[in-house]
Amino acid sequence: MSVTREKILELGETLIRTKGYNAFSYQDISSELGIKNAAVHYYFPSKKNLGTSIVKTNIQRFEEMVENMESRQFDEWQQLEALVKIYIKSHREKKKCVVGSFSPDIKTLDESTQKELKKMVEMILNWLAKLLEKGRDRGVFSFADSAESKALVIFSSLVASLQLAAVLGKLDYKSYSQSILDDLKP
Amino acid sequence: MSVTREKILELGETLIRTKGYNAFSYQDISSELGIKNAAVHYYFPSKKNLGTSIVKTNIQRFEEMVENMESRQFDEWQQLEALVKIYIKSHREKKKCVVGSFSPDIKTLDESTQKELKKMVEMILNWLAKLLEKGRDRGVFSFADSAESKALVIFSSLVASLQLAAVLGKLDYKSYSQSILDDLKP
DNA sequence: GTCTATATTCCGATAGAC
DNA sequence: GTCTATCGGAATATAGAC
Repeated sequence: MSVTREKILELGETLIRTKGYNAFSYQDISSELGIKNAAVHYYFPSKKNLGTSIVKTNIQRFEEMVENMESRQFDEWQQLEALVKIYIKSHREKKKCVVGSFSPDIKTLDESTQKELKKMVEMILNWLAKLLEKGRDRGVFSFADSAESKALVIFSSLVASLQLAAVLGKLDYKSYSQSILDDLKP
Repeated sequence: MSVTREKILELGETLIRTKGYNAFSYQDISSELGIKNAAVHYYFPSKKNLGTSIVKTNIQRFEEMVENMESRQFDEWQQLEALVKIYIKSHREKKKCVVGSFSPDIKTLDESTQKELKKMVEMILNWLAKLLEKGRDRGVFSFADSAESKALVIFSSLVASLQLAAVLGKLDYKSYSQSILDDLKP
């Protein structure tokens, strides 16, 4: 795959995760990469294409992470911590997550982007619910609700915390994310 | 205060909570209200003014709600339920909340809008943390973390759940919000 | 693959009449 | 207060040369 294409994908994701989908333009990308507007359109004919491709890339990244954790036989705590670490890293880089960046704009997105985003959220929630269920069965997690509800609460907390952190400016993210984990201890 | 001004404020808020700040235009407002572009600019010279005014209105609304609950001597559970009910209503109306709508776009907002939004988030979190603390002291709430952490987890869950609900299309919001409350039961 | 050049549309905003 | 008319600018997108 083309290097320029990859750079556009990466920068596009960064822009969406810092400014938002409806706030960034192809000019932002071309000027930053030192190329012209038309070159960006060569790889991604429309902004919709770019948006959808970015979500698809993230789906793939998530799938690879899950496969990787399974092959390395991560236990339930290690897997959950891996998810939380993604958010700690995002916070350190002053970025929101892909889901939290696209979600508020969902109504304004292309149909295919909406579809992929939905797929991504369902994928994460299903994986998380199963993980919580397994962990509870093995006695390493403790929680009262259904695994599906708990997965939704945990994921929501992670998504919105990055948004609130950006608003508040300062937030002790480490101890906040730790409290989410502590909450599951038996 | 002018009726038109109030209508613009109300519709502006709805547009922000459905499409997002950077996706709606003054045309959306003028066409819907049957007035002209210039009329909207008469009340709110710039989009920044409108954005800031909408946040300020919501701050005022929140303050009035808190005062009202105090004068009616709501107990801790009633107050928490009142907050949750706002989110249940938002979900029913297929809207996000003001905080969740502005937050992802924070970087692109006018400085005064950013300031007001920060004020609003701090206000809600402080109120919620104090409420949780009081409730725990009185033995009606039970949770392990600090009240500040718990307030952040609960508020984040509410904010992001509206965003995820919009992405997923269908979500049992009643039982979800109930699980947030159940989690606090002694 | 990247460029120049341009088409089109829309947006935020303002001047000035009524 | 609301209108008509319009400006300047920016954004998405395309045609065609190199």
